[in-house]
Amino acid sequence: MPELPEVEVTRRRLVRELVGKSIKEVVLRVTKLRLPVPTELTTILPGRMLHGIERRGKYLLFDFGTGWLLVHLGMTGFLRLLSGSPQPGKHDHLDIVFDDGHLLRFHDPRKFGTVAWLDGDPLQHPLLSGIGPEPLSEEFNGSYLFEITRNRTVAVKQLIMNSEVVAGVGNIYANEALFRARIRPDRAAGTLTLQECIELVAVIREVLEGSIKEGDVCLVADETVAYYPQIFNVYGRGGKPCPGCGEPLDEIRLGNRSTVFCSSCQK
DNA sequence: AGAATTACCTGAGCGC
DNA sequence: TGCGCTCAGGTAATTC
Repeated sequence: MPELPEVEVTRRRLVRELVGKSIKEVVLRVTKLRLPVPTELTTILPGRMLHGIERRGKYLLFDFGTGWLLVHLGMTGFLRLLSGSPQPGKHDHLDIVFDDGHLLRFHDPRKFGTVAWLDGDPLQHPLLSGIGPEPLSEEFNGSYLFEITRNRTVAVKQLIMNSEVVAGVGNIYANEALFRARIRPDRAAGTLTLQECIELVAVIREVLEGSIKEGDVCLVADETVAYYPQIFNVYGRGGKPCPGCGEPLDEIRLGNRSTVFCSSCQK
């Protein structure tokens, strides 16, 4: 599933290949995603030049000067960069054809993704206006996390997955960061000390940056924009030995999300 | 306000 | 082979 690192690596590759190019044609096959895809895209986009691509959390923001194309990959979505006009497959919902022959194809079996057109300041849009600080920015630091967790009873894992608290930390990285910080995911957020908040922020940054680097390396050898192999300490390893102490990892559900941790290493 | 729950969607995996 | 079931989960909306 695309998490923040995959989205960032996708962004970097698309910046290299597409910025400065203009759109020739848009083919919209399926509009029924989590939010309806505006059919006006097929008339709004042709002729416009792509000025740049930004990212906010897991949202990609394509800058067309006087408007922005917003893309969220949901759980199963991905963008493929192709050339020519290859036959679309099942779940290939949207094609954006550039005038240099490139084709950006949005594919999403589960249709949890989002494609929208934003006029004006994209950060004022309801989908983005309530999002918390970027996890890789200075704004997300130990003091911030300490303050925002005070008197909160919710489990710390659910708190760091809350996009109002910090942008783009999904289930995989939440599990992974808490393991590295040696903090139990079901601890009430308000019980975290300042030291623990400092440590948790540091490991969140570490795991995200590590995956971004790994993804950049994979991209060199990969012509398509897709996922890249990753190895996790805890995610998907419930019942298997803890990489730290060898004890079996616990698997519980928090907020209906699969949560894996080591009850002997994480306190 | 904060916490908990539900809706959205389909492929994969499983038992029978 | 195929049916029915459960699970996966980001985010917004809804309820408590």
